[in-house]
Amino acid sequence: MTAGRPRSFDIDKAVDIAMNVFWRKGYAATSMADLTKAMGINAPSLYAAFGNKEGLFRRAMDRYAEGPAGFMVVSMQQPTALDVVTHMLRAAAASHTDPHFPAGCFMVQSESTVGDKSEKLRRDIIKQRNGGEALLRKRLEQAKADGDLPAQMDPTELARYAVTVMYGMAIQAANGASRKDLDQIVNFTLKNWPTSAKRKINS
Amino acid sequence: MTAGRPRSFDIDKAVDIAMNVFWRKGYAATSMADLTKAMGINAPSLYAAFGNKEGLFRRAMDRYAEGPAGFMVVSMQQPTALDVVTHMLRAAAASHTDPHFPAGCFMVQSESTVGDKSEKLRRDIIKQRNGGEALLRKRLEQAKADGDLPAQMDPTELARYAVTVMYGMAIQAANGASRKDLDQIVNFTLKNWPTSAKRKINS
DNA sequence: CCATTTATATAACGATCATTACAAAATTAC
DNA sequence: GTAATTTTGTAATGATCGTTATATAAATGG
Repeated sequence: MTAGRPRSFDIDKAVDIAMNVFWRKGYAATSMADLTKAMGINAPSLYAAFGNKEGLFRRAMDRYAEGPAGFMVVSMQQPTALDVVTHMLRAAAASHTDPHFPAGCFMVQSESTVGDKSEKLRRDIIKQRNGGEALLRKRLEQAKADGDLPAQMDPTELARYAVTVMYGMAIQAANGASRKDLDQIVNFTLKNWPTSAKRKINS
Repeated sequence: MTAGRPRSFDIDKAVDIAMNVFWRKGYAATSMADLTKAMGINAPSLYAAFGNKEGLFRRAMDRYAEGPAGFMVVSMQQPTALDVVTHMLRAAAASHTDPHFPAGCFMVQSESTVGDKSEKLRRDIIKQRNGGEALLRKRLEQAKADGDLPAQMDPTELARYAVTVMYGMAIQAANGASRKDLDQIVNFTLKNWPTSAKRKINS
């Protein structure tokens, strides 16, 4: 193995904690002292492991994509277009109100908290969000190629609409909406989903 | 009139400028130096006029409600339930992409930028947002009493859904969506609006 | 057992933070 | 014209910001 004194903390758990703190307070309002205190380590250990504040935040972003936002990738694997959207919105409702995390969506909340000190970070957060919409759009294009979507339906339009509702649900969660409230929004959205290939919408 | 040296700056213009700075940078990332520089005044003048940073932000909130978000009150005065929602979403699309202001919605953006230094301010921002939904809900309840909404439609559900789409549009605008993009979302939403009293949906 | 390597804890760095003393300037009241 | 009042510009307050220099502790390699 490599020589040197072994690291005294679990780096993955540290990132988990940092994600929670950033999520709750926002990027600019989170101080390095907040982070080191919550993570139970000293500043030099943090800088050695993550470079700087922005580096740690980027690790938290990755962690969010794999954890609370992991449903995006899973949803795309559903068999039909409607199943994909249904799974995505239901999973978002659950994730946005998961009691293990702050209410809402880390990506939706974070962008506005960066300020203008790191414009590149802000752009990368937006890039990540738009990546989610692109994922759904491509899946719906696939559905159309499979004959799973009526010819007049535009995958771009559908994806943009569905993601917009998902964004809005994140704000609703931040406003204090419950899982039940969000499920109601999902049901309402699906009830009026404009596809002839409509299935049952009960959970 | 009252004695004393006259104020050398326009207080309404100062609030306008502060709103723009807060909107663009977020609450925590905006420094008093940022504000005084943009407003063209010195710190003591700012504190004499607005109390402190939070006081100035609250003035900016009020300014936003009367200005860029003034369409909310106007929309409620439309004759039918569908007209109300149509007007609201179209006006939101215009406001969220108004080139005179940062992209998106000041209220949607701001809440997450406050941090935890002023929990009361955060709650008041959320209160303001929920106030918009309450406004629409009451208008739709009125519509139902007027026989303008089918009996099976729930005003609470309808209002929550419409406001959720509006929130989502604010995030889309922050992501870089154009007025045209948002109008497409509005058209899509109205096209599937679940009321038998549907009218023409072209702009 | 000693050299090397990496992580640790303590303490400090200059910069910036929100806020305010202080005194000069500019107005009204009488 | 002088007293009272309010705003102004300058400069400073202590606190906190993100980051790092330094020295010690704990591991491996030979």
